[in-house]
Amino acid sequence: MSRINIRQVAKAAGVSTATVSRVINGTGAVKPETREKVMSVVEQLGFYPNQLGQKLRNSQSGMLLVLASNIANPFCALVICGIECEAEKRGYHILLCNSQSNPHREETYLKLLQGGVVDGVITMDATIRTDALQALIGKRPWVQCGEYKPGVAPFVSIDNYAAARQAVDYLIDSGRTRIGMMSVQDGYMHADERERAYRDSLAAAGLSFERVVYAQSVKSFEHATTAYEALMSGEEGCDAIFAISDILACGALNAAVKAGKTVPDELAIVGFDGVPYSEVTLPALTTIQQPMFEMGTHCARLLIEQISGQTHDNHESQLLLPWTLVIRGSS
Amino acid sequence: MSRINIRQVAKAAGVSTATVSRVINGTGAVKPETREKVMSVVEQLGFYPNQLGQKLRNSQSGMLLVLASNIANPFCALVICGIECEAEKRGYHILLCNSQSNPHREETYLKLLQGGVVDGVITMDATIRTDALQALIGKRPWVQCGEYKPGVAPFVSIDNYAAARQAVDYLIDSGRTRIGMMSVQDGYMHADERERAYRDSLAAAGLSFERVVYAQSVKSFEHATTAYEALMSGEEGCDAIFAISDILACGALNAAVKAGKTVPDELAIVGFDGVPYSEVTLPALTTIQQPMFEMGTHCARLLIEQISGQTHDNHESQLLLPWTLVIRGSS
DNA sequence: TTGAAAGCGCTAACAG
DNA sequence: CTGTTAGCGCTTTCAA
Repeated sequence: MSRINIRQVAKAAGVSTATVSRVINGTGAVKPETREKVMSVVEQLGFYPNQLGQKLRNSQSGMLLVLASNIANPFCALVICGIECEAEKRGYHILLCNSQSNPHREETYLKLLQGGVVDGVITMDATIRTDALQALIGKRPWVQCGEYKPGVAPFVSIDNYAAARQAVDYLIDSGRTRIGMMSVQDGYMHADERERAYRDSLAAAGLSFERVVYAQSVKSFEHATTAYEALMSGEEGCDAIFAISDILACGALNAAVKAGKTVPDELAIVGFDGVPYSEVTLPALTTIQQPMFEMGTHCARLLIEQISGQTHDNHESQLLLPWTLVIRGSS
Repeated sequence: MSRINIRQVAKAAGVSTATVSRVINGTGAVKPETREKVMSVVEQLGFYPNQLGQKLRNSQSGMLLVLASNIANPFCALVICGIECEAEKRGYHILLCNSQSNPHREETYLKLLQGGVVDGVITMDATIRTDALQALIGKRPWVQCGEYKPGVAPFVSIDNYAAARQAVDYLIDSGRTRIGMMSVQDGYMHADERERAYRDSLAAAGLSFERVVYAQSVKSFEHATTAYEALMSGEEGCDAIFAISDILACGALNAAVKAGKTVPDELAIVGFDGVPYSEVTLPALTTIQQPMFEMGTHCARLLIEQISGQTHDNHESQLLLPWTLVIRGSS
């Protein structure tokens, strides 16, 4: 079934391709009878305009690239929902690169940006270093989501430092004195910021117990168990754990209960992100709730505005959205 | 920064566009010196071939559409990982439609298929009814994943009936006599099959207690709580729950523990899917483990083969993959 | 209101 | 080994 094209339609309708184009796009004036005729032929032949042709001609693809390291991470997934929602409203579609920490894969997707297949890109925690990313993206429309570097492109995130301070301060205020932190060591700004906040909070409170353990990966719960053990080792284990993500917090919670600890009495646990299943662990996780969906919609909006040539002041294009400390049973 | 095109490169290098094309694609023979020269100009001018032009010319987009109702569902996410992995190996990219049960959104994405922007489609639990789907997709390359209708297109799934029978039979064999089922009522074949298996297993064992409750949505844990209460209501509540998904099972587990039930002693819970967090609930969930990643790779492979014009016998294109009953603490 | 023709950026057949 | 030319399917001046 070789595709049928606009010329065949034109021929069958006894008009020119220009007229067919005008009819299917509703541009320009066409005599009602002619329109009728064309429409009926379109119907009859089952004609669908080739969008590659259209896009090429209009040099506008109507597609947004989303670079995420791991779509199975509910944080990413929810941001993407927001992106997709806003994109749809504005007539855009989403090309998803689920890189799985595979920089090569990210590169091949970015070639689509260079090649004009997508009009712009939203990066979530990309695995390529920001400067390499910058080189690949160049001056093309770009919005950073969550993980960002100021100055290189607009971004939407939260104030990681302040949020983490709030979380740790809350633990301190609840009387915890041996607060450990479970993080990852992947060079992410957000991880560094949260760790800095952790240290600053302890220092501000004059607490001497300070212990940061890096889980080998966010993905696996086993790694969280290993990290948990490291945190509880030695003469004095922690009486509270601040985890850099709900996934890790969830792993820690699991390990703790298995090890016979009572949560929150013997050990408090606080997560980060506010993904759906943080509500359903037993006990439910205290966590920093990020506005994931809104982050997505803002990203899409900023990106599309950028594509349309709109310029923004910094305060419009560098968004730090509000978060909430949600207190639940784990603390 | 107006894009620079192949003609400008050709001109600057003092060759024809054909030669530039040959150089950048590595097709045809080009004298080394000429190649050098062209390459250096390409470098210098920062030329990236317009892929819209390429794709149009080659009438091949190299893109696969994935229709998923909810990417935040880890089952979907993991299948997509598999799809992406195989697609990458074969030089394809993924266009993701995260429909959120919005049929209109699915339609706009399917227009991209009709319009040649993508070469084929993989549907996971699409929200459009299969026949409408069929009308929109027509004879274009299509593979169904998980949820399928035999005959309309190749599919990759598991034997839902047999798997569910195994799960329920297992509960029966463990001595449970009041087994309830938590399902959803969205007209999905997989839900119907699992429910049919549930009823058949009970009948085969001569058990009279039969109770199916439909959660209003898979998405929300609250709905699982409501469904849980319905299952436990009346004089005799269940002593086991077979849930149609791990998400629901997780919600049931949570509700049960909150209600003071001990799991698995007083109440056994079995889920379905085998998503990562089924390992980390307390107790961990017994579940039917679907080979999600492999389902994804098979889908991508079949689709790409179909696109390349390869034909399959039914036994090659109607794949029911093996599953496993993973027994954990919840039963 | 309509058609002819040019061109979006690219590749491939053909000739040289 | 390289250039000329035609054309992928579409839209949009420009004329009529």
